[in-house]
Amino acid sequence: MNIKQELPWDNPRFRNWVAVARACHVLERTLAMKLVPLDLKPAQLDVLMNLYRHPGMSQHDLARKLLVGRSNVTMLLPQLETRGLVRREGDEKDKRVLRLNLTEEGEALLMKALKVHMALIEKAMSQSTPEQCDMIGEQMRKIADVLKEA
Amino acid sequence: MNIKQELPWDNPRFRNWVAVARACHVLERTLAMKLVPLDLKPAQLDVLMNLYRHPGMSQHDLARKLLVGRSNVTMLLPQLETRGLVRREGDEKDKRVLRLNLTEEGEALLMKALKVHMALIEKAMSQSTPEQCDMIGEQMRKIADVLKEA
DNA sequence: ATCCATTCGTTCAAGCATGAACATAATAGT
DNA sequence: ACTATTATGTTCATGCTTGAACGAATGGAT
Repeated sequence: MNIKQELPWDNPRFRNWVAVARACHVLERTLAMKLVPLDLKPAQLDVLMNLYRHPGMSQHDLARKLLVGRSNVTMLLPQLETRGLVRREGDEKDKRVLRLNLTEEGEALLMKALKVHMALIEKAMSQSTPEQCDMIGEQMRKIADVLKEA
Repeated sequence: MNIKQELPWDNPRFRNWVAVARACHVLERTLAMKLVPLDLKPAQLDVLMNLYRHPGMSQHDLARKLLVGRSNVTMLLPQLETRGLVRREGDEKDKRVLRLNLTEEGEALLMKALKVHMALIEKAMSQSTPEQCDMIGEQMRKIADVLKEA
């Protein structure tokens, strides 16, 4: 009864995925450090980015984009609203939903944060050729798709 | 004053990294779901995996391997110790360090969890050729290295 | 009209992770 | 031998995320 057959550490797919997870983890933590001067957390930056790209989206849509629970968005937004970065106003047609928009301040802070974020990603990905980079992105999108149906 | 010049969403590196982060996020959450029957969280599985590969390691070494703070390990281990999965005994030479080892039960549970983990990674990575998979791992290791010095 | 199911947002308690402050033990410098 | 520095692990307060339970609003079925 060889319970240890096919140990994952000998499996290339396993080892390589571990590398992916570690890289993500490290980059996330590095980003958090670099965002401290702007008093922003990575999760908050994600919110601003999504609101910039999809103005007027609802909290529910935002939660799905961020892959988090709806309650998380509820806890996250008041901080940004109090700081004057986000505006939240009820929809006329459907009184359940709140429409989210960036304020001018929110947009300005986002641009500063994006510079930091971009610089970090540039530094990380500059080691890959454009072809490698695109291939990685393509595979990762496939992975996300395949797992969403699991 | 074109504050919006070079928006990240037009940058392939940015877009592709976002895909990496999303894939990681989705796989992590999927793994958490699949581990529920074993009453294990991904973080706990990481602990068991590391103790299996590096028997007798200290909490400090474990924290570094996991890329988390030492206090996190302190909070994590008692649960596993109480469940009889991990054994923690003081080092004779250096009375500060605690040597960590898997129990038989811990090893048995690890093997079950690894089957789940492997199946998930297989499903995710099976869409890439072995060459693509290795290339991804290689690039990700470079990224982790480069960011550690930041 | 009226019920029923669904959707959106909120509240709350619980579990995790973090960093700072601390206690103890080891080590190096003098 | 004595002090100062470093290393290991713990404690504690804080903040983030989650999931379940809830209230309000909508839409559809009859």
